[in-house]
Amino acid sequence: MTKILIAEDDDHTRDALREVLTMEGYEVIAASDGLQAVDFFRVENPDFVCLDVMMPGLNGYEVCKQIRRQDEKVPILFLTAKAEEIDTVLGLELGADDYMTKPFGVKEIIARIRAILRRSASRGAGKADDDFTMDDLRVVPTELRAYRGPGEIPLSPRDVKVLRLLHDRRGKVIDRNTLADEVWGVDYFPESRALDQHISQLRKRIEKDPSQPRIIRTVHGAGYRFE
Amino acid sequence: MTKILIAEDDDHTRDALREVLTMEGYEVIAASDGLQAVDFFRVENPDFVCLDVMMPGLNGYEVCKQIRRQDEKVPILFLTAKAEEIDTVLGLELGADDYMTKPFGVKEIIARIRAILRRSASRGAGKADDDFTMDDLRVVPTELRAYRGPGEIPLSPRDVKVLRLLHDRRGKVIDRNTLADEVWGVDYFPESRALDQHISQLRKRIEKDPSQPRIIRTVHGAGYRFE
DNA sequence: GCAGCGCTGACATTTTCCTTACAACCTGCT
DNA sequence: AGCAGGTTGTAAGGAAAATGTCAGCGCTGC
Repeated sequence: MTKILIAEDDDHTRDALREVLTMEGYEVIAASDGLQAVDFFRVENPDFVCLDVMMPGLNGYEVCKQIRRQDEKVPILFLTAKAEEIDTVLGLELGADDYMTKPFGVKEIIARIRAILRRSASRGAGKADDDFTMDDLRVVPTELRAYRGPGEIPLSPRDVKVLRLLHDRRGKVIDRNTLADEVWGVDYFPESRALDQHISQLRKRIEKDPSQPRIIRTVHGAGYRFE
Repeated sequence: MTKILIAEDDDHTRDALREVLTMEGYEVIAASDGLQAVDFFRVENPDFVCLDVMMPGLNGYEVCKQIRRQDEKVPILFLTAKAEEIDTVLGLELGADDYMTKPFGVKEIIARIRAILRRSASRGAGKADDDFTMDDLRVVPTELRAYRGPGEIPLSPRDVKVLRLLHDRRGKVIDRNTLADEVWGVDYFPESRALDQHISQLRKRIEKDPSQPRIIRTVHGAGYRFE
């Protein structure tokens, strides 16, 4: 049976996760702080780890580092209340597989865990901070840069999130809500033009001809798409 | 307008919530106990529910159960005075979407409600966007496109709704009222020709010979049909 | 206090959608 | 068959909505 380690200091969230994952047929180990999480990892050797970023004692980043010292491949999913905390996760090159910002629904987290397990079972590919290519642009998340031919383009953490999302679902239309959820999190106000603004600025940097975008295409009335 | 049902026995909190949510442009229905909340839900059919856990008569969990009997999808946010009061597990089983402990900030609760509504709008309202086939046309809702042989045809969200409706009831005649209701919603003026116009434009794209339609056939005096 | 980033709000631009007007069509009647 | 009345098809233009962009402002970190 697949064994999942949860590290989460909030009792209720932890219990809820334990309950729901158990119902899904996973074996669940629950830690309430970072030190305990590292201990449990050593003893139980789980197949999957969910880490809250903010915890007393060792925080999620530290726990991740400790775990990676013992196991380079175990999939790690970060949980966080703030979208910005993800920037640190990506920036530290912790080898995170995915991340989720709270609040998240039960179905969503199960879907993510399944997706990650499926990926890591078949081929090791697809970590959240792996390099990837869009058209002739090579994106390197850990450097916060992209390369085209000889030139290099600086990217913000947010740019990377946008590009990764579009890349991972190539061909599909990503609607504005999804984009806002994944990239901004709870603090996004729908009537704001921040998203448009960001896309516009990003295009100026990554598109050869920003008026004829090839990487981030607009699907009017729906969202954006890459293919 | 998005309609929010609040169930909260404390007058002060209830009024404050009503005030702030109204200012945000939501339509607010406020109930002061559990029974009233269930009644209001039945009558008003809100898009979102905030439930206080501790209430006289029916408590929040009971109200949640009742509501879930009528509606499996409506997002529910639990409010509670102390963290200890939340039985997260029970809440999860009942399909709650999030929890907040008092005291909470105005910005925080608005952000949460927004985030939850965004998600249920994009993921929930998608209702089975699986691919389907009509004649030799393969419709792919997540890409907002259809494929015929080597070619691809762009579709709007509305196009997809029309095609899905016809596909799901193949052989049956869909009358104009039904079509208008399902695709345009309540504010469709029957004397408008918008529907005809839309069908006409859609046929141009998806039919090999738009003057001899094979996918969207006209049933004079009745509606449209696919078979 | 200043530089840089990201957001806001106004305005420009683009794309879609709806209305209008008329042509074509169907149906039932004479 | 021919006609009348109602229904549907569709081209064109304009209204409306969505998106793109700019300039300025407030915040954060130095």
